[in-house]
Amino acid sequence: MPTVRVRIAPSPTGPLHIGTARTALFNLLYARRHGGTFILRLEDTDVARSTTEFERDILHGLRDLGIDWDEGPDPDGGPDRGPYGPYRQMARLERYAEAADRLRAANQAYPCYCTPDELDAERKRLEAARLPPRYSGRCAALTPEDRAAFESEGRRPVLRFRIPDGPVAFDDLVRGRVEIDGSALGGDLVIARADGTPLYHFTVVVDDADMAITHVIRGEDHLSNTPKHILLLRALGYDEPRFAHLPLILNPDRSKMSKRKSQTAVGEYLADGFLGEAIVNYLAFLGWSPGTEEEIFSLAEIQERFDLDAVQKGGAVFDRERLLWLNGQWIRRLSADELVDRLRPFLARDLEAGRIDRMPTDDEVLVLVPVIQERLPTLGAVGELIGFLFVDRVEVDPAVIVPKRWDSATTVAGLRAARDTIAAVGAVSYEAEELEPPLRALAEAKGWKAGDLFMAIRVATTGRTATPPLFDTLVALGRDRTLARLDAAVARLIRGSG
RNA sequence: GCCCCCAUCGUCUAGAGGCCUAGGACGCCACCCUUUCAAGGUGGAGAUCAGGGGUUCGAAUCCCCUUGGGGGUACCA
Repeated sequence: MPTVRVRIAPSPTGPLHIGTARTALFNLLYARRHGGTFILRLEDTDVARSTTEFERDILHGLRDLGIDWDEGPDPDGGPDRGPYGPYRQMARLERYAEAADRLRAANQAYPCYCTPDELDAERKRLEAARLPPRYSGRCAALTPEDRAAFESEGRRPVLRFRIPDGPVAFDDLVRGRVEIDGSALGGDLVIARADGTPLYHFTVVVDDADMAITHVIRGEDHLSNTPKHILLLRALGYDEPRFAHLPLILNPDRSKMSKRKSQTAVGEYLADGFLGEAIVNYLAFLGWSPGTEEEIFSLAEIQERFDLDAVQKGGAVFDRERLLWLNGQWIRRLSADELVDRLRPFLARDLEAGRIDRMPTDDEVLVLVPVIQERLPTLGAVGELIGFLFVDRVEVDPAVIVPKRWDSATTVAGLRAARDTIAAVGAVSYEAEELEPPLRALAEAKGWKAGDLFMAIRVATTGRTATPPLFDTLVALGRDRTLARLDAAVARLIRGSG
């Protein structure tokens, strides 16, 4: 048994898609589980839509997820890695030209002079007659004279591969035996454009053969295309790899996950503050399960258990809520230092966007970790959670600051009393344990519910009704700023009611 | 239209003939904890295993049909 070689072959015609990441992950998992090699190849023959920005997004996105390839392009623009390169199709044109020549020489492919308009008209006619669209084979038996005539008209031919009738079958590793008749494939297949650039079904076959791919693991959307690939493989004299078609990731309406209906760009999830670990964990469980009731798995742990026979056949709806939950689980598993590291770029972004007025130091964030770690659904939520600590002034809404059971006057009285109580706690002993008892005592003495007093203080000092624990928050804010914000809130209240 | 694939709680899934009066997780609802928000804990609602036929002593699990859903059907990938 040759060593396993699998690949992911993204097209840089868009940012890294969730579905591509999942397919890449399953390929990586399969390779690792079986001691194989994982290859990345760029399918950039759609020159009109391919960009280097997308290429970068895909390469970096995969790397950020921890999905690393053994052979393929370098994410930072260095030389390709691996002995089967080049790993981008536009650098492999001579390979396709060579294969195309062989097919032509063997009369397995022929030039077709039909124009796109003619083909389009033919397709429409078939459709109107309620017949399946299919190339007629009009150019299949042209004489050299016919060809010369077309050439003299200035027509440039595409290259078509002859699709024979008759069943084509293969044993899919997740679906079992699949059989499709050649007659259902739409007629002879265009494998190269008039300008000579090769088309997907052709390049994928040539590349997989050249790169000695043993297992083609890809999305179910390629299932019906597989017979074309097998026919091409045979015509070229190549061995057939094993095929495994993964279930699709779906929109909530159960159609194939798309940008229109779902957030599909991996980069956006990363930018929202989802951890690569959580995304990988989540993606692995879309279509696969270890068969146990454990839910939290690292990439390394999944690698030990993964196999294709446990892959689901039906599509899976992408559930952001569940990803969010998993993300929280992973955030809570981070060490304090690690969390600070990962939070830094998000705080920097908040600063840049003007949502905070200064960048907190690592130490400032570190002391907050115990109170924020379990409150972060995503890294991106950090500004929302503790941003008030790093702004010059907070907006206090008079309508929000007055507790439900209180009126404005009580609130003013409460905040003034709280201010004096807090001021009485010396700067040296300004700690959470020192603040709570006197404030509780104050509430008790005045006959207030402690919760009401605390809420008034919370809103006055942070501008929000939901914050980390109050006393930790006041300590993080510092004595001077706490007192100043209490004063400001009182002033605001008086102004608001007067 | 034609070809192909699929089908267990709203969602992700366990289940590979008797262990299933179908288990777990997310979400949802209570309650506990509690200064808010989370996190955590406990409990609950939620699936006649799409429907109908078979096979079998016995079917969510095997077979067939129906229905439903999806994918493919380009000089896109």
